[in-house]
Amino acid sequence: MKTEKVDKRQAILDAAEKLFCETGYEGTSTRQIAKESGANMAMINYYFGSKEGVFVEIMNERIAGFASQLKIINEDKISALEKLHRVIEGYVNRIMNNTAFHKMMHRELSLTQRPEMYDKIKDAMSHNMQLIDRIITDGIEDGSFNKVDVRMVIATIMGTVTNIVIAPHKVISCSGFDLNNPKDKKIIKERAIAHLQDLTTVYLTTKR
Amino acid sequence: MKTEKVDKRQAILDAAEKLFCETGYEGTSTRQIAKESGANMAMINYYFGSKEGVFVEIMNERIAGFASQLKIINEDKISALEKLHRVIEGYVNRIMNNTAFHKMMHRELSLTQRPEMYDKIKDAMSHNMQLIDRIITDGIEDGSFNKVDVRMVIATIMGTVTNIVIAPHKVISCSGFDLNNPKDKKIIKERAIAHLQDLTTVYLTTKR
DNA sequence: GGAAATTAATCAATCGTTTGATTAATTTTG
DNA sequence: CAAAATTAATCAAACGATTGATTAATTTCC
Repeated sequence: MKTEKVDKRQAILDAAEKLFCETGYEGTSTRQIAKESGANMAMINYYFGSKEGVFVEIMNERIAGFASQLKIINEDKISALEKLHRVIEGYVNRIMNNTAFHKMMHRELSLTQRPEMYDKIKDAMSHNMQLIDRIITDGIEDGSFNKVDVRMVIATIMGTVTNIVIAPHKVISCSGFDLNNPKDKKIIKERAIAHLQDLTTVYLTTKR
Repeated sequence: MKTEKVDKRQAILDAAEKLFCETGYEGTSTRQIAKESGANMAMINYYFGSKEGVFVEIMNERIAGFASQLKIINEDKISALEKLHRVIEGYVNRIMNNTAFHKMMHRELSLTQRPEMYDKIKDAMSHNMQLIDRIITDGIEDGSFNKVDVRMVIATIMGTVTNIVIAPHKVISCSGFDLNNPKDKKIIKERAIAHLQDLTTVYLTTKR
């Protein structure tokens, strides 16, 4: 019985994240969150002050988790191309293992409202961006990469992944495919990685 | 005074589109729409039946406009690469001249809810998708293009543009850029077109 | 005069939040 | 150690405000 102690605080966060992902911030009511988490409505304000407080807390946790993940790659003593390939692999895996959250992030990013959240997401993303920028720029400077529009290449890499996550029907012609199905997701992930690695290799290293 | 006849119906559509783009569907109230359009609240239900009816009508109008725009390209007697380049130019221009709407579309697309809207948007997109698919596939079959993952290439083209629109700060190295500024937008548009055309040329036609 | 357009007023439902009270757990005190 | 005091967690109920929608009356226009 003592071991069965349920952490209501965490239950609220979990339920809220799930609901925010499914129905959006505005589309989710505090009553839904309470019901889904099994907590009383008042607990939401008791722990987080407000509905927005819950949202902010979710974002903070996720972003903190993201930040610590890719840092190591850039320190390895490998070629720029190899670094880029590893980043692509890590990026695709991370995004596609958290598709619902990634969708929510982009949804909030596309809203003019809630500037606090906008800035938070922006900062988190620009971190990944700078990492990729550094790798490509280094590759150009040491002569192993062609001179390209670096920022546009980054938009291509990130945009491709986001596009697959948000509009999977574009990639998957065959019906019955489901990104929630682990088996199907694995296939898509590998296709995405293979495509982006092939694309960047050809585009960045082909002599012309 | 007679000449000053204001079309309330259209005023409602305009106001609603503006507000939906800015604050999302759930985040926009019918009272806001009424106030912004200068119409009485009841007029919304009088003309469109419901709030969702307004949304559906906006989507239908836009989608109809989109559908008639790119059809001609595929009929020209030009090379596959040239066709693709024209499609890219048209696609970038169209999206970036309607950034707010495009954001809203993606926002709604990323919601599990409102399946009616999801299908509508999906259908509208799949038209563009099939057009590009046809061009690339033809190019592969006549030997002018390499064998590639066609759907992934499409995801790359569309995803790149969406990424630029939704997260402009990511693409622009020099801060202070603003997609609402026509001068800046023109520059970004040209960069995007140049990048995507260059990228596809190299990736699809480089012998290897 | 009659159909279409427009209005103010109102509806029940739901929103996020707050309240006062109660229980459970912890700390303080004698 | 145990009684008292304090804090933390939880609850049902209700708050005022806002939601999308509807009514019925009025105005506009042909």
